[in-house]
Amino acid sequence: MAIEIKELTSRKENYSQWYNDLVIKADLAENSAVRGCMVIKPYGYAIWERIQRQLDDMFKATGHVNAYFPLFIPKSFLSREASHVEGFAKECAVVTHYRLKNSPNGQGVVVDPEARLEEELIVRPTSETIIWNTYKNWIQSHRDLPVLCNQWANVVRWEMRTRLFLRTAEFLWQEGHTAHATKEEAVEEAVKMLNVYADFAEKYMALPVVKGVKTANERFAGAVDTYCIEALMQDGKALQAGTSHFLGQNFAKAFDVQFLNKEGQREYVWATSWGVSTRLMGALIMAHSDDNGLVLPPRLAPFQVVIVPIFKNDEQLALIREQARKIVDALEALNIRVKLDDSDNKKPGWKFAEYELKGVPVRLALGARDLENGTIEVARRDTLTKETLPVENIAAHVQTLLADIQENIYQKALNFRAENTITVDSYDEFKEKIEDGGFILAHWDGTPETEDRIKEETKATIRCIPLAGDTPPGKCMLTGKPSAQRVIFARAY
RNA sequence: CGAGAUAUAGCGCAGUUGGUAGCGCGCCACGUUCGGGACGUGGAGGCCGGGCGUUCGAGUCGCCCUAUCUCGACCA
Repeated sequence: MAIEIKELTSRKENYSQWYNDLVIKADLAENSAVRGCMVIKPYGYAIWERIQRQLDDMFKATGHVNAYFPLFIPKSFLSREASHVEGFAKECAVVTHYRLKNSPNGQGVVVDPEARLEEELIVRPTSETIIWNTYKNWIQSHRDLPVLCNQWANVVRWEMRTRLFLRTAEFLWQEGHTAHATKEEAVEEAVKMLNVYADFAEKYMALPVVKGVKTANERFAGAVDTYCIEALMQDGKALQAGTSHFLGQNFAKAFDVQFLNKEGQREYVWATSWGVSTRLMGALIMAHSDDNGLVLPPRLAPFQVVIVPIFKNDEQLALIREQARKIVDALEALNIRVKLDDSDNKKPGWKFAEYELKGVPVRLALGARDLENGTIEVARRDTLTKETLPVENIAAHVQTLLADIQENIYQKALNFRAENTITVDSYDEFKEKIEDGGFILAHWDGTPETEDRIKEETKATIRCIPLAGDTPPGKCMLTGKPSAQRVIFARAY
């Protein structure tokens, strides 16, 4: 009996279906009864918790603190910043009433028309407005600055089309909101947090990303500059994995947040905001998985090692369990997260397939044969290879193996991106190559009109203007006008 | 919100000219198994998405809802 994921295959035209099935079968999440929302299952949430914990440490190491702001935002707040309302108004969930009553026809309940709110409340699509309304009370002097807050929260955006983890109506995220005395400091903060995200993506998620700036078209509603990290998925589509915005004084002006500087003059505060969401889970799944299921980088795997005993009867199991527990202790002494699955209601072969589907990096199999020979079978998820090794010092071996797997997964993704990144100079070539997916480096004249036309004709968008690398000027592939540097085009999620 | 498709057991599906519902997986019990998703025997599980209509009779035909999926527009 083959694993069902395998039967679907990862052919590009089936990629969406394959991804969805993978998420569901690996026990990460499922569609909920509520439109566009998902249920994150315990195993999926355990991965999210690891992402959360690591990011939270990184935020704190850069001087940030956590806070919490309301779920509901008065409608009027959203209209204060003009481009912000433009960007979000169309996709907001709105609370209009505060009470239900028994239905007049005796069937269930209806909204009580008399309980209409004087001012509607918006379920936050992002918290800039409610936070800046609060910051107004917190900030009077340059001595109150900077304010460096982060919030872990859920937000709601009433998207037309949804997909597990990548675009759900409700999602979990963190949003950092900072206030600064100077423009330079705020820009520095936005770039600093972009680097935190990039570090996290590469070191923990084993996901290579390109750091860049968004074009005006793709910019966050209300931002002066939007920095982003862009990753390439295995089907050749790009995924925006995180954003960091330099907001200028837009929100300070909209909410009248001023401070008295050292010279005794009143000035508007400079702002940033930055966020990553459960979409990172989608990136993790799409970047590394194969037809056997998930491939989790060891640093984010809820358990890094699973031990599967192989036994014929209770006596054998007792002996194997004794040995297995010693190995568990040795691994835990090295801070390795390990699960011993000694349940007797599933066969070994079933467990092998199950933990592969769940992406557990290392599997140790221990049977009567091993007890006799003093050996253990070690299998790695990333290469699907296995070898039989002496059981002594197995913990130390696993430790280096985990580091090796982490590195290997990253290199594999990096190689994939390198193979799927090309440089193109003519628009004809661009139109041809964009069909193959991947990143395309091309010159662009810097105008929204050109960007729109390319998007319309090819469905490709400018993912970002890369911050690093050789950036010689050239000529726009479409209009031939001057271009300061190549930008990254791709079709995106 | 546009275009297409789907809705039958927990999941995946079949169901012929309309005649009162089936298969695989899973689940429960017992036995044999256990180094790559074991097998046998027995069993439980259904308002065939909802409503209206045609008909002696509707899972099947017609109309109207609703939900979901795929592709667009929108987006972390």
